[in-house]
Amino acid sequence: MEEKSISDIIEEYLKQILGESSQIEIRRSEIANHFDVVPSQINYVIKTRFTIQHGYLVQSKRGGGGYIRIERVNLLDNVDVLNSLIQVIGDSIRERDAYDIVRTLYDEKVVTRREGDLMLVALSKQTLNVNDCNVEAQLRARILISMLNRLRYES
Amino acid sequence: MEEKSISDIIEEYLKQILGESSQIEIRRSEIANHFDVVPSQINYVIKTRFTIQHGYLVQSKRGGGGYIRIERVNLLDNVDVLNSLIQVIGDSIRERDAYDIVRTLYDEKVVTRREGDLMLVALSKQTLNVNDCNVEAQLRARILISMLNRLRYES
DNA sequence: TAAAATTTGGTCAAGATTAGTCAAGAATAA
DNA sequence: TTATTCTTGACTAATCTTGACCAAATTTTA
Repeated sequence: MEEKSISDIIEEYLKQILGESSQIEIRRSEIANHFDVVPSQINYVIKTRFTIQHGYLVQSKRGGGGYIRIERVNLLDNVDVLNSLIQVIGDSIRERDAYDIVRTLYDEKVVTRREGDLMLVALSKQTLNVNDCNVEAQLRARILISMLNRLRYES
Repeated sequence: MEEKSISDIIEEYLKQILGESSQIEIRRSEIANHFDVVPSQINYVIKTRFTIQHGYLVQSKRGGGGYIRIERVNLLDNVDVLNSLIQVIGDSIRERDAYDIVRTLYDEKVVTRREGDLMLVALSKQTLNVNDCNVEAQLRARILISMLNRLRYES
C-alpha cells in the first residue's frame, strides 16, 4: 500500500499507458533510464507481470530500431489466445500461475469475484493437499482446464 | 484475563486500523519493531486471531516491497446450513452425492447456476481422474468443503 | 558484398530483502 | 500439576535488484 517496489511502479506505469491504447511499444533502455534501473529489470517486470496468464502478449526485436511490444488480450474471447493459454498450462501448473490466470479472468470481468474465489480455493495447494507436488500440479491443470472450457462454452 | 499479552495488544492495534479502512497492508518487520517482538510473532497473531472463522482474509508477498494484507469480510448467516453440509461430507464423498449437494445449494439459491456449474466440473470424476477411488472421494471432499467455506462470507 | 562495429534486447546467477515454518522453552490458565 | 497459549529464534522460501555476459538485428566500413 505504501512502499511499492520499483518493479510495481514500472508495472503500473506500463499498464497506465496500456490503458490508452491496447498495445504499446517501448524501448527497454529508455524505460530503464526513466526509472533509473538496469535494463534487465524491465525484462523482470515483463516476465513476472505481463505473461499470457496475466492477459498480455509480448514480442520484441533486437538491434537498431529494436523494441518491446506489449499487447493486452482477452483470454477467452480469442480462440488462439485460449489455446496458447491452455498450452502454457499443459498438463501441470503451479498454484501461483493458476492464481494469475483466475485473477485475469476476474479483471476482465469474465467471472465474478465469488466465481473466481470458488475457482481459487479448488486450485489451492492447501485444498488439493497431495503429497507428490507433480501429481498436485497435474491435478490442478485438469481442474483449471475443465473450468476454462466450461466458461468458454457459456460465452 | 487481567494481564493482556503482547499478542492481544498487537491484535487490538491491527483491528483499530481495520476499523478505519476494511483492508490494511502492513510490513511485518515494522509491526514487530513497533512492539519490540520478533517478526514471527506477527504470524502467530494473524494465525490465531485473523482467520476466516473470525471474518478476515489474509494475503502476503515476500521479497522487496513485501507485505501482509488483512481484509475484513462480512460473514453470512446461512453458516449453519454450510456447517451441517460440511459434517455430512466428512472426509470423503462420491460424485453423485457431491452433485446432490451442489444441486441443493442451487435450489436454495445459495449459489447461482454458473457458480454451481463451476463447482460441478471441479468435482467430477472425469476432471479429478484419480486411479484410487478412495483417494478421489477424499480429494472431492476437500475441494467441496473448501468451496463451502468460501461461501461463508460475502464479497 | 562481406566483415566489422554498433545498437538493441535476453539470460542467468548472485546478493539483498522480505515473509513463513517449526519447534523448543516460557508463561499462563485450569 | 497439567494443559494450553505465548514468545523466541534458527532455518526456509519467495521476490526483487543488479550486473556480467550472450544473442540478434542493423548500420558502417573495407
